[in-house]
Amino acid sequence: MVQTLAAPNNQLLAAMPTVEWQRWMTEIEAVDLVLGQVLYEPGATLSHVYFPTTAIVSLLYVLENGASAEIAVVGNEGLIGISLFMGGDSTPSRAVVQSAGKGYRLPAQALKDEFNRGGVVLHLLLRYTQALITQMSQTAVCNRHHSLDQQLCRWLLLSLDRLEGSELVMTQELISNMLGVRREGVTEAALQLQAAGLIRYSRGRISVLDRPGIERRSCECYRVVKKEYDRLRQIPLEPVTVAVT
Amino acid sequence: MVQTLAAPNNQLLAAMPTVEWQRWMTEIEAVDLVLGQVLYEPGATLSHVYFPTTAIVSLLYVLENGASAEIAVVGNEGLIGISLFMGGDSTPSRAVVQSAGKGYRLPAQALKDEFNRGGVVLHLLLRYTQALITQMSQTAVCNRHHSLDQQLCRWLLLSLDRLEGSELVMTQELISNMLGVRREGVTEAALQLQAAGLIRYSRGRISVLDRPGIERRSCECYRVVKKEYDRLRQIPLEPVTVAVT
DNA sequence: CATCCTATGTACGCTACCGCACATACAGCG
DNA sequence: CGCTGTATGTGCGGTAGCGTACATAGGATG
Repeated sequence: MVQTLAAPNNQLLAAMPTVEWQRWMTEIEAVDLVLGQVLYEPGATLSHVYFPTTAIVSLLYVLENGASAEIAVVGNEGLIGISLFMGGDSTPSRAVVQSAGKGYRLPAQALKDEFNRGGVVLHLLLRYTQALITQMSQTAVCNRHHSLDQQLCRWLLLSLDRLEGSELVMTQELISNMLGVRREGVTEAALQLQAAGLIRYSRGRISVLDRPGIERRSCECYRVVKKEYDRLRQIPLEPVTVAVT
Repeated sequence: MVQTLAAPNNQLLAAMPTVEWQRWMTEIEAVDLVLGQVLYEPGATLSHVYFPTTAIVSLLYVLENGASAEIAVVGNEGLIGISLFMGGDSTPSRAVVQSAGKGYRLPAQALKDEFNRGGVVLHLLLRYTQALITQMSQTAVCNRHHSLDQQLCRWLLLSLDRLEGSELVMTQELISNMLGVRREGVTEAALQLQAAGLIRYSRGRISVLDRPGIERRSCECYRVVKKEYDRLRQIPLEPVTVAVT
């Protein structure tokens, strides 16, 4: 069942059954996702869904006064554009490429069609959506209760999990936008991590030297989300029960 | 299509087509939801889904250290137990009755069966889920950027929308748990609202005297969520496209 | 090599909220 | 009517993060 023709290293695509995957083959398209690229704006109806492979995308919320906060991160474990199959077509949030890389995109209609077939793909996408919901919820609680240092660690770990290697290209300014804090706050927190020998920082490049150390400094939020993603991934997809109404 | 036999005043039930509704008639059951009742615990597989009519339920997240925060509120516009059809069966959060009242409950399997039929009900539930996601996202941002006063106003409005009348039974202690702040903080904020003539407070009873005034004090988060719920409610449900794979 | 731009570091007063400790006060009950 | 428990009000020191202003410093570019 988990058979791949072109072995895309996006987990959702990889988990698609052969038949369904073949239906997409002609429509799916490899794309480069460049840093800062906006995949969708609040309220805009999406023309495509994106499946990152090496890129990372942030779901970001921008307030009226310009302040922002990240709601969730999406990497090769997921897709951008759940509102298409959830039925709303748009969301009030924005999707921005946080780390450049590659991915695939598929026309919105192709996704909807496949989803409406009601088979394995439907369950696969919904299961992922639930994982995303968990991440959003946890972000809400984390914003309420945890310190900037803890949140920075959580954020680093979430990003690391979606990248190869242990270096991420990211200015403190950008991180502060994601976390919804002052840039200076990120500077201070990063300095502490550096002083503790956990990371090395230089002009938009962060090397994580001691990942276990970061995990220890992070709040529980990272662990909870990770665990839930893993749990959901392992649940077998429901057998297809199609009934004509 | 929006035909009701027993006219349940839960919006999701009310929006169900007659045929589907009839299938549930024998299994659905009216229940009293008492203050503080826990509808599900983190990680527990749900036996039923709940459709509040006059009750309000909080989706609450409790941290390891006992601190808590509300992720979303559910009233007669929604249901408790989306993880059942999303495929995860459980979530890391907890559902607690925040305001006593009535509702319906349906065995988990009946919901799953209907969902898997892939008809209007599927789209109805998913559309609601997207609204819920919006509320969660907005909560995350609100937690990050808005003051306690603004959040209290938002919270009051969300609750009011789900109640008849303008009085809510709720101690400051409970509100503080929902908002994830100190009880004293709620006291101070409530005193200000009272001094401004917007509410009247007495031992667990809040009367909202000037709703427009509260709306003016609230952050944009309330409006955004409200607007998105309304928008989603109005989208026509997708035509049923059942295809046998 | 000098310049400029962007990224990072530092400092300082300010505010919202926390944690804690206690004071009041309503409401039901014996 | 007094007791008691829960709900609310108040005060105070502590602190994390904000807003602002400015200092440094790597790296690209001429």
